[in-house]
Amino acid sequence: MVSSTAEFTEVLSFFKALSDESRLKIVGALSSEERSVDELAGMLNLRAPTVSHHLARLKEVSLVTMRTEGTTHFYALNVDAMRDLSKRVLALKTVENIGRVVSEDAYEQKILKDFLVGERLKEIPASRKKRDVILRWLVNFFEEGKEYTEKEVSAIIAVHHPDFATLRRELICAKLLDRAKGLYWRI
Amino acid sequence: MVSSTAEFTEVLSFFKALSDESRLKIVGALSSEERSVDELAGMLNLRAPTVSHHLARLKEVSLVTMRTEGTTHFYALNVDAMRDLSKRVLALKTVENIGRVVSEDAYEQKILKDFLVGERLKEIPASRKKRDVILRWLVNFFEEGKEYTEKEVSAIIAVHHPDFATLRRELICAKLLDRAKGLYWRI
DNA sequence: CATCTAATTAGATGTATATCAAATTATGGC
DNA sequence: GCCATAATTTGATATACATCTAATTAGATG
Repeated sequence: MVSSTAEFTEVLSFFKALSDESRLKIVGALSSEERSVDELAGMLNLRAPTVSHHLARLKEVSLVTMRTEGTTHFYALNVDAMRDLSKRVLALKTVENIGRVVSEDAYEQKILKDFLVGERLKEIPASRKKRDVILRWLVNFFEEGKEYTEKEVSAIIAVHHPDFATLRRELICAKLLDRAKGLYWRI
Repeated sequence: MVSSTAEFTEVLSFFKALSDESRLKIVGALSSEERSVDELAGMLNLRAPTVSHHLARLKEVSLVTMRTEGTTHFYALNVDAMRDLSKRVLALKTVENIGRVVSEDAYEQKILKDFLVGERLKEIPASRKKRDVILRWLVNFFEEGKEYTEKEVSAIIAVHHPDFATLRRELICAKLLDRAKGLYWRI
């Protein structure tokens, strides 16, 4: 089991390696046969150091291998690595794992930081998404399994914001609180 | 039948689109559900314009779609396009096609070498294929967005070959130059 | 050993682009 | 119609890196 972030950097390196015109051409040129640096430079109309640089980058991610013959270096496409990497990188599961790297938590933290001063709500967010974050925070001030009168609910909310009526209604609407016969409870 | 070079640029764009840390994270974040620009900005700890920019790039290559709700724009991963592109990129045939792009390039180099002495054209190639290579080289002596009189066009061509009339007509025919009311410009 | 060639490394330069702040556009609520 | 919010556009800046030349390394050859 590889960590999500390790997988992320691997996938990113793969894309970076192939996201350059010259490198992609090199990979194409090597798909049929191994070639020397000089030969590739001729085909791509680039100087040798440039090609050398690109080959080094491709080698870093194991996409090519090198074989020395005298002073000549023959590079070949690592077909197995190519197939393995692309298969793994392009798998849907991988994309989902990347999602894990980006924590939703970060977003919620930011909202709370933006709208709270201590435990006091500066204002009620206008956007539904942000309001939901605040409401999920707010509902934590109610014990699970306990029933409250409307007066108690309002009092608890009022600690955090004067407009308890709106917030009480929103909590119901967001299905975080439920109500029957004048009594409220957490869902 | 798609041309090799068209396929090449498509594959390259795909890799370029995913070769940035932020964009890769965005794709990951969208793998589970659609999200607003603001939300993504919060999750990635970036400003909204930056995220907007990245989403535009992802949209260019059809990797995401957008849905408007009030002033909020919800972006979603285009799973079909993602799978489609991945499958194609994965195919071995694609890599081989890329190889063909390189040879085409090399081919063009050879033509130019064969028909040019310095910047002077030895003769106008008889075969269409070779003539096209020469014409694409020739049109580079015209600035993009600038308009030329017929006299100017002829003068520029004459620097490279005496038969400017034929070449001027060929440039129009190859849709490399366009003309109206006696003025010429690059397409 | 001197020299030639192939490749790499080092250093310089230019271009592409990721990012942000400020300005602008678009929409919804009052 | 005015204000607030979300998004985009614009313009500026800064960083990454593709490419080149020059210098260096390493093997082959006379």
